[in-house]
Amino acid sequence: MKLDDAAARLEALGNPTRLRIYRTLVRAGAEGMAVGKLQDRLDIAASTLSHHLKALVGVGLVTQTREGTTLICHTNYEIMRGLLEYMVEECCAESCAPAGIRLPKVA
Amino acid sequence: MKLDDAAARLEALGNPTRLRIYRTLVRAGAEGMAVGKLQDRLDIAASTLSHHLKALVGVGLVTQTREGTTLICHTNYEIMRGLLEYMVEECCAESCAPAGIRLPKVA
DNA sequence: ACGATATTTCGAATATTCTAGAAATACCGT
DNA sequence: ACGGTATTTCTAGAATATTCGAAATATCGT
Repeated sequence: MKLDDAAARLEALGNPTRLRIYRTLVRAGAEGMAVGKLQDRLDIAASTLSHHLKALVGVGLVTQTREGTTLICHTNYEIMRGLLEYMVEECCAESCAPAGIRLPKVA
Repeated sequence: MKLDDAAARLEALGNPTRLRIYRTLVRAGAEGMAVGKLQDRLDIAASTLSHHLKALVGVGLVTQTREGTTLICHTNYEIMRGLLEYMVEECCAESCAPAGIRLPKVA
């Protein structure tokens, strides 16, 4: 992952509203969560939610699949994993390693 | 770590210039790097660098120790580790875990 | 106290972000 | 095709971010 991509993804997560959105989607698990349900859950204006979702989708952290008239949102684990990898490898170096942070390779 | 703190730290890292600064400081290792050397290295205006450093210091990701007339900047590993922990625990859940991401406890 | 070097604060221009209401679009069931 | 529900786009205002030059402050050595 390039620095600019990492920065864009960190920026996307670096807003309390968007971090809440992302966290809620993670907790929704594999089935994801519809935009409407997210709106009920987070109690924000539909247009605001759409705006923030667009930002998260734009950097690849969230994907959407349409199911009839509702849009289901999912977190993209690979992107998040890549971001964590970047942070550990590029921004921790021998710094976090002694602290015990490891990102084992996936089999 | 609270969501708002995590968001503030992610936002601090979510700017290409600040991410470059942080990454450079990480690579500088335990001895850290003076503001002036950072400026030479990154080739940005002193006032701009100072502005961004303030943001990083403000969220605890960077600390500074004065040594005569020069200011040495260090990354704060504990804060970064806390942030990574937050991301893995709150924003990965059972999502990144199967992908192999682990943050073992420090002994 | 002075001069030199290091860094921050101030001021300002430009750009971007955040929020949300209103209008528009998308999709389904009938 | 129509009506209803779901979501996005448009628009706009207020707030915040980014950048950098100029001026101010801090620290040291003499």
